[in-house]
Amino acid sequence: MLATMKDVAKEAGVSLSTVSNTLSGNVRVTEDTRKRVVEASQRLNYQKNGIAADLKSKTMRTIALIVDDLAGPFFSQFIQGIQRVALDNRYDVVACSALGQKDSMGVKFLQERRASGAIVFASDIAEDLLIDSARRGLPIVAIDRMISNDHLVSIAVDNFQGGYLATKHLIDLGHKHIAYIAGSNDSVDDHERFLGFQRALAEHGLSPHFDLRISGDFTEDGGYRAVKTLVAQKDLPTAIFFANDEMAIGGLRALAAEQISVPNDISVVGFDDIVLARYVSPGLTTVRQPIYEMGALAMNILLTSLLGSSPKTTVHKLPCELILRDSCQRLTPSTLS
Amino acid sequence: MLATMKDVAKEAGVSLSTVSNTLSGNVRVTEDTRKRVVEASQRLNYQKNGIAADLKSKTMRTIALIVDDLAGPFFSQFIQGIQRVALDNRYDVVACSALGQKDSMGVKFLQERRASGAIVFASDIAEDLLIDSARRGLPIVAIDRMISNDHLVSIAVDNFQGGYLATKHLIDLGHKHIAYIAGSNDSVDDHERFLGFQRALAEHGLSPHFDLRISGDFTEDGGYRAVKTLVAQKDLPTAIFFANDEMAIGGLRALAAEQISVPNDISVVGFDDIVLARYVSPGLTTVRQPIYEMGALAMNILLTSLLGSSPKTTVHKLPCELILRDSCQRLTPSTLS
DNA sequence: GGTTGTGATCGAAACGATTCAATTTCTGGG
DNA sequence: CCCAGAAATTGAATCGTTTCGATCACAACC
Repeated sequence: MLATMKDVAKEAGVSLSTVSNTLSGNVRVTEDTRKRVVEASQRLNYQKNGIAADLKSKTMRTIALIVDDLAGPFFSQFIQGIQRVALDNRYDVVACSALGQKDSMGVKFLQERRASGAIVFASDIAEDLLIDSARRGLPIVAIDRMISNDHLVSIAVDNFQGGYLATKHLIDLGHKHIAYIAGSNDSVDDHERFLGFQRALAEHGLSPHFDLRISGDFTEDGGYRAVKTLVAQKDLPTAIFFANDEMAIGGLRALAAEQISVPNDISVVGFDDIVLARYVSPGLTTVRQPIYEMGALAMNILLTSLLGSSPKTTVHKLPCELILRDSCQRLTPSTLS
Repeated sequence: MLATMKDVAKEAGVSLSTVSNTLSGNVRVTEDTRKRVVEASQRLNYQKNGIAADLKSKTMRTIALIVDDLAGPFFSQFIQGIQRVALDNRYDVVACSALGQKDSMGVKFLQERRASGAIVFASDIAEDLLIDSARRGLPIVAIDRMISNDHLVSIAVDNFQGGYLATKHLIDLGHKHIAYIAGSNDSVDDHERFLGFQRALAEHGLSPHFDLRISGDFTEDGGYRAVKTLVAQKDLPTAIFFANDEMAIGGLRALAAEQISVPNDISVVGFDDIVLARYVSPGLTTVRQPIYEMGALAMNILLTSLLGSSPKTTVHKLPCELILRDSCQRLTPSTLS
């Protein structure tokens, strides 16, 4: 049905290897045969089979980017960082989702030698699988993990430092009653942010506004509900630190609904610096994760790993940055509670 | 270096085909040999080579999703529509960008039989290439184009209808002086939206507020500047229709800066319904493109095409939907200009 | 005990390219 | 005109699977 190189060879009256040489351009051929081959391939509608080529040459220059959700809020910046570096080094990137249980495309790439290396930003992928694939020789950079071995390097954001940063900022503005709205209980990220929060308070002889941590599921609605409960408990803090921006935005909505002015009555800090954070009103002060930088770094590490040198650092932690907008205010005597 | 099935066969003391049968699970084997094979493969750290498997079986159940920019504003919803359908039909999706000139991964997928089918949402890919690849037998669904042939189907949003819808809405609210802020001159989408705009006006005996079409490059800053020029010309319309949301949002910013109240003084409509449109203030009334639906439809069409039946419709047009928010208001006598 | 049937295992041929050593063709110098 | 050496071309092996017809083992049946 479909023409192969063999067919082209016959049609052009040359050998199979000459066709390969001509079409790949790796070996010099006479202008005359070149023309014959090209014409024959056009006549037959020949189309290269990249799969076969990859199988033989064993060097596909392809990086698999595996993510939970190709549609997530970070994905966009993250991949930009990767693409940039990959392109400069003539590597290709294919993105695939970890969605779909045990036989998602992501898993397939990890298990079936379909790529030269992988960058994994997917909590859905089991840690064992990563370790296993790496042990079998696939260079992997894992984002948001703390594991490493011979072919496996991790990159994570310093959530502790981020949490510390945000809290310190509020304290510097004079706040003493600060509430923390958590994401979920089983999230390490959340936990570390919380530890940073606690540390900053402790350093200034303060303690969290509430002992019980209210959780907002990392969702906008969750943030909304969390603030509503906070309000219902009557004992309002002067500042709230949300474990992510989505919740903070839900929180802002709830505060507006309760006629509580931000930042006059309450200061608010989020985490992540999602695009929306700039656009809500008031603009949300938040902690930016260096997502683009993470992508670029991940790709760079992978490249060195691909070149055979085993990296010295095995777990990288990237610092966060505080983004100041309009949702925080210096505490004035009138708002002291 | 790396163990192959052959090695496993030797280690387990069975034939190569038995290993294949065992591991693939397609053929029954004795529990005893199964155990022997599995253990041998673990001992040798065997890992399947998916490339070789694909080459032999010729049926990879992989769909290539080719986009200009994996980070674009639509991408997210679009891929959700695709994934959903693909997953239900046990197809895998890999996303790759058209970024990178002639030998981007996208082009590679189109030219080298690396996928069973492709969905292309990338203006960077030349039309010829699509037609050519389709002619060679690769089923393709192209988004935002108007081409078709044997294995090529196009899906596009009905920009004309969308433009009409938005304009009609403004007219129904009593507006007679409506300006159109264009995206770019060489965009077909833009042009069709403009035609819809004109048609709605014409049907009501109106003409555009300005003859000259101000262009805003489809960017937020462009929208900002466009409104500034509009204001500088002193002769303000009572409503503005922006060719996309980004520009509309820039426009809102400019209007706010000029102390012109939306929707009291001027009504504004955008196009696209990007996520941000909900969050700007006032909430942006806009025309929603059925992106998710487009993804799902694309995948469905591809599936039927993959099953061998050539589709009856070759170019699909999907209608837009008006999303009402707070940036439009019925024209009251006081705002008549 | 020989025949038949069934299920497990095996051998060998693909799949479609790349690659390298071997061979043929071409070139120019003596 | 012949020969050495370079350039172009060829043949054959290989990449790691899948697949299918052939073989083998074994139990059931008359």
